[in-house]
Amino acid sequence: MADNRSSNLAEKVLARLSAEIRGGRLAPGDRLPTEQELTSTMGVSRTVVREAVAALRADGLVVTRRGSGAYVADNPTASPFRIAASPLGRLGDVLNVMELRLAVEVEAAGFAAERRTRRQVGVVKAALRSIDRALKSGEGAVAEDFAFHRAIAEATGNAQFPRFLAFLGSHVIPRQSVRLSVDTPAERRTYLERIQQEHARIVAGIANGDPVEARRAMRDHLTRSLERYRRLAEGSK
Amino acid sequence: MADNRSSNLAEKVLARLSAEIRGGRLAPGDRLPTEQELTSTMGVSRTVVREAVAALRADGLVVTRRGSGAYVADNPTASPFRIAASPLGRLGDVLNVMELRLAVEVEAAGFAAERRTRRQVGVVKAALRSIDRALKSGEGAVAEDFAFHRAIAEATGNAQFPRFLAFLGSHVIPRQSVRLSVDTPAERRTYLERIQQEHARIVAGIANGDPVEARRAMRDHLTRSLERYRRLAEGSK
DNA sequence: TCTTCCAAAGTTGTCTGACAACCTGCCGGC
DNA sequence: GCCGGCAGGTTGTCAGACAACTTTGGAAGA
Repeated sequence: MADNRSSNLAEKVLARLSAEIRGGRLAPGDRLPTEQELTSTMGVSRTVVREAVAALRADGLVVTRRGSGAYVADNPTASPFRIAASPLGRLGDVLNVMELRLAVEVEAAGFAAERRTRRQVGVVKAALRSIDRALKSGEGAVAEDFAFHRAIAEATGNAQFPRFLAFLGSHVIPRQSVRLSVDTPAERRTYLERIQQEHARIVAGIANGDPVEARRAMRDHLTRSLERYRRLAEGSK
Repeated sequence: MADNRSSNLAEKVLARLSAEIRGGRLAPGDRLPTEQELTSTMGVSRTVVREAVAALRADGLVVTRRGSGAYVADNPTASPFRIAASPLGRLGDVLNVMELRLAVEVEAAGFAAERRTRRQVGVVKAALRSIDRALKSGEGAVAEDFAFHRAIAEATGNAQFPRFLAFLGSHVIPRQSVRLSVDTPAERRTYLERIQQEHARIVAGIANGDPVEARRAMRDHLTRSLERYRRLAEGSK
């Protein structure tokens, strides 16, 4: 079940306070609600509130003064986006990150179809051929696959897409190799050929300037990938 | 050294553990001492230990597993995702971030339509009514609007969505107030009513369990928002 | 009236004890 | 040998208490 997001109460409080600070409702120098107010309004114990505040302090978003209160730091600057990913984390965490990746890539395919230049389409197609070459020589083509997706993200003309994709990749990609190793060679070949068909459909949508089709193809592709991973998660449990 | 007048016991424990991890004495995957061991060896209460571990978790250095223990993360030096924080950044940068937000929110609406619980739908609807109330009393409803979008992200059941949205919000939200101030009251009223219609369509899609419609409604909503912002960018150039 | 001081209330920091939720490994029955 | 359940260990959460410190208001004195 992917619904187990209630694993940590402190994280909820943390997310809420963090959002209020980053959203600007709590300005630098403002005082946070007291621990007692937070316990009553959020319905949690003081222990939970204190852990959330400790995390905020570790992130540099707030400073606390004993006897006075907790205050928003002067510079709640671009405190970064992190993903608590680890080999010991739950498989559900990986699935959650993969869903985020799906969201970004689907829309990236759409933007790419709307704005692609001739040169960018060439890069995407070259990446597709590069995967083909790797497969024919019996390689895993993990790096080539990643390059293909990055080429699409770059074809959006929005640098944030490839940047974010690269960030997510560092948390998701290492797992993919696991799956390949458990299949038989025959299964693996069928699987990889199907992947290439899905890739080709994405490329066609982008090259034809059809954002709806490009998005649909990318969504299908990544949804299947998610499903495969989800089944693996169930199987290895 | 570091043991100078740090008025905070938790910070001492944090510094010690952090040094052991970064120094390599605790390798990735290793299990930390249990909370009870730490309380006795460091001579502090469990409260202090837990706050220190919460800070380590916020830093991404450790992950905890209930019933098992706390473990050093696989990649303690994983570089987080940052968005080039140019305080007076160009409007184009904001547009790029808004497109990333669009991607995440469109898919979030889809997942929310697929997985929403009755309670979550209630929260989303309540957020919509909250915007209504704010508008009728002549407020800007910026905070309520953000809460509405966050409620949808939470209805996905995937905690990464609200987390990422909160992160992006810090880079986009502050600008929105600019636009409202340049419209005449009449224009503003028309605009806000239209926004609410778009919101209602999104809610309907989610409540009906129709992910395609939910995504389309959210995409229309955010695309229009992007277009408005883009026109503003051109006009003020 | 103005200043100074102090007491009380409020707030964070820390300790203690308890129970719930969950994981792990052992042990006995089969 | 295999399997299931049970007991112990571990983190997550709650509740109450006291210590350390800040803030604020008013009383006392000039």
